[in-house]
Amino acid sequence: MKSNSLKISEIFKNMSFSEKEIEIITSSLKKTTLKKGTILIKEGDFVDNMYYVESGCLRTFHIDVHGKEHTVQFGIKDWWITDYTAYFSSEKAIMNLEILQDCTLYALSKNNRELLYNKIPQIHKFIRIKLERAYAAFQKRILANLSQSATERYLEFINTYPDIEKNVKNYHLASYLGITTESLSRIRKKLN
Amino acid sequence: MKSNSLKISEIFKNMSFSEKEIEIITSSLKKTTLKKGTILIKEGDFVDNMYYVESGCLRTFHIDVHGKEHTVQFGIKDWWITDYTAYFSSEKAIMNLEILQDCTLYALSKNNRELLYNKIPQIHKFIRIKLERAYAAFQKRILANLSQSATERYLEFINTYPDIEKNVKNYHLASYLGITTESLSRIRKKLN
DNA sequence: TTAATTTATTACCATACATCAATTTTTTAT
DNA sequence: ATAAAAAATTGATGTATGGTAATAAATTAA
Repeated sequence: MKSNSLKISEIFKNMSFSEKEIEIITSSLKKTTLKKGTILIKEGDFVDNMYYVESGCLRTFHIDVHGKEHTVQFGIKDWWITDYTAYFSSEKAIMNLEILQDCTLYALSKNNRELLYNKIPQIHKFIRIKLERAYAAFQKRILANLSQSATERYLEFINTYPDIEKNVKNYHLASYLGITTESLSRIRKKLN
Repeated sequence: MKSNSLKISEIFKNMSFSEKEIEIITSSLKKTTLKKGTILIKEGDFVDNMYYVESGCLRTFHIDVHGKEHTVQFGIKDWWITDYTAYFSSEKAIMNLEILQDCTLYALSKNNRELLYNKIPQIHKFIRIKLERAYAAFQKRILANLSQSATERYLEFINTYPDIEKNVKNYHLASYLGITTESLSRIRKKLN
């Protein structure tokens, strides 16, 4: 229990909770470990959980009408990830969530999230701030996609997320940057 | 005062407030009317307000290193708009906010937002849900940019936001879709 | 209403990135 | 350790969209 409380303080950084609150939080979060290659959410699923990443690497991706994959988000230590659109709106997932490197995750279900909001109102603010940041990050990415060349986007990516590149396949990254693996290969070659 | 209360109920749809709460909200929102062409936020500004759009049309856009404009968001009736990144993080704006058609807006300052959160906690949830939706919309746009051709993006846009196209210049829309005005012109020609 | 200015269109050519196919390298499984 | 499978690289060629410039249309101002 002590060790679990420590994790909680890591997940909810900069917040202080009473003993009782920590217990509530602990029992709302379900720890799971998952093997590389696992598909945790599949298109069409109902999505009941968002996941805090303690360790490992994963991604959400969408398969378009031509069968091409598009990586929407990567997740590494300390990030929250899920198909947010499905999670928030209670619609079926349009995304897949794939484990890229063995993961330890903490799952927070919709019910438990509501429960936390009600029992520990300060969490409301915590999640809101997380969302605000995610929103800002998305906005930045839209701008990058609109204004930068593939090479510029690649450089910015490896600069911003140096820990991710090592853990993902070439084509995971390419499909995040909006180019083909071949193009990414050529970009890398040119940069050497 | 009565007419103002009506507005409030429009802004905070599906929420019910006491007389006193309505008074608090009314005094937190500042109504302004602005003429077409006005630049309400300029790159480098500190951003103290987010704006609810009662009427009119506006956009946020970024100017990249090559001097090219990129429209990040349009705003029409019933939307909230600002440079969210600057507003949330208290950093200088990287965006400009431009009035495209005469607008009536309600400004909510950061201080007043905090005040509302504290005095009327249910607003917390209201804003959170707004953010969740905005987040989902952004995600959808990233996917569209990754997986669709310019023509497909154009068609989806005019389908999703039929009211916006009429109010904006060709190059506003082009810079939103990530193409040049010339390309948009050609796309439209082909579609006829 | 006319002139001035802004915006949209069109043509021609350039380029970034895609596609296809073959080959090499790396990873995984036995 | 070796074979099999998956991933990455490379070359040749195609295509969507960009850039430039000239013209036409629409909007604004006088």
